[in-house]
Amino acid sequence: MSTNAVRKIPRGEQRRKELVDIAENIFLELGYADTTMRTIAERAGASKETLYRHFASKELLFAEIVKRKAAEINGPNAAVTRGGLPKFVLTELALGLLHHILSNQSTSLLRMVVTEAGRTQELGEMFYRLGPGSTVDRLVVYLKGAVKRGELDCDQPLMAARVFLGAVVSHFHFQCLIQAGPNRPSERQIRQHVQTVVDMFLARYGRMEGEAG
Amino acid sequence: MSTNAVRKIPRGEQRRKELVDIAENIFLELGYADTTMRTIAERAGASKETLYRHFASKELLFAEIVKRKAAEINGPNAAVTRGGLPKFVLTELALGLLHHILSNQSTSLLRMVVTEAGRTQELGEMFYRLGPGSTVDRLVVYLKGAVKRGELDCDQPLMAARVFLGAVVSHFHFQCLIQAGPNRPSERQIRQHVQTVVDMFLARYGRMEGEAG
DNA sequence: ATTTAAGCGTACCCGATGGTTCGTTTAGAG
DNA sequence: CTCTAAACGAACCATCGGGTACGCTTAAAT
Repeated sequence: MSTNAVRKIPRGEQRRKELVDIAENIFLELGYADTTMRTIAERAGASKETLYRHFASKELLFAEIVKRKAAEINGPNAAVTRGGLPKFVLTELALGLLHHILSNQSTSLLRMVVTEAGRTQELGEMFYRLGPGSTVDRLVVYLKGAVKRGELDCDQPLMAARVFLGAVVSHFHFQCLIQAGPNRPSERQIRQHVQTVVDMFLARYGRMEGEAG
Repeated sequence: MSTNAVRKIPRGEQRRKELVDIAENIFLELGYADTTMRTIAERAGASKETLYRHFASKELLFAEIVKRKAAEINGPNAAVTRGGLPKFVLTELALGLLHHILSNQSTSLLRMVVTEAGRTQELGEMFYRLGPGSTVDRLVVYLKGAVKRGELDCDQPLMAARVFLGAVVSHFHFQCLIQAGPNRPSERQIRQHVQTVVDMFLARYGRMEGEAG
């Protein structure tokens, strides 16, 4: 370990960022309740005073982390933003989402948000807006575009988007959250699931042009 | 208040049941973390010792409550068990589920299960098996029957069932859990959502016999 | 009526946690 | 080099919560 002996301890913003990073890991690892400010400080080689100088409370620290992480769900949105034929775009989006959601980090974060949302109103709102909500929004935009281009036939894009995303995500999401069933579905299962959902969606909203698969 | 002055305190099984009932209410009201054994005892007019005589620990007490409540989600399954044409059965099931899920109790319970599932493995499993899992099972049975009767065309009933239920439940479930958005969608919204999902499902798996609505 | 197990109430133990304080050390700007 | 704000570390506070112990009371079985 090279940083052991004589590490210069950074100040200000830099130290702050270090602290958030470390806190994030610990929160994700242990969950909200089992993460103590002491642990965070210790693992950062910091004193509690420093920690509290940067973050007024555990809650606020956590909120900051949620803000950072929530947006990560938007990675998989790339496909939607890039555009393309519905079948392709929807499949890509679905696969991306599932992979993200099935990660331990994502599950752990969501679990914490759910827990804390019971106590503090705003946290859940924020999480939704920055994360899942924006995915819905983007999908809606895409759907509208596809309708205009005559690729889809759908008069209620918002509802369609919600239903689609729900169908994609729900089952696995749920299983992960409550730790029921095989925690890691196989790649094959995932693909099958996605295909099922996309087929269903297109059966309803697609404009049939031969079932070329 | 009539029970105030000279209430006879029941013993054994009866007292136990009282305790569980009261504990249930408090858990649902305050959430797991904020519910203390002391509170439960106090509100039951009991002593902590009695409480602990009946339940070895907070965890076990909670587990017992989860067991009782999880099964309640099966009420809406009535429609499925009774049978009927897919469009009707699916709609009934979906409406029933949503109404159940949107109740405060259900949300609160699920939130607790999610939280505790992070710590104790079995709890989530149990909840799933007794609750949502059995709904899936019953739907699968129904779907198979409907296929046999030629009312549906579906070769992967399990996946179809999961997707259907996910699509029905996911969006609202999520919003409730993290307290985002309008906590109580209107009856109209619910019906519209259900209709959308059912239509989508039947577009894919139904055997078209004219779109008689 | 007697007896016994169950219940009550209260005090207590123990460990943990969020948060504070303070005297000392050190990074880094001027 | 000096000086200050930031960081350290360690002790400290108050509180709380799960769980136990004990002596007294009472429901209800015999």
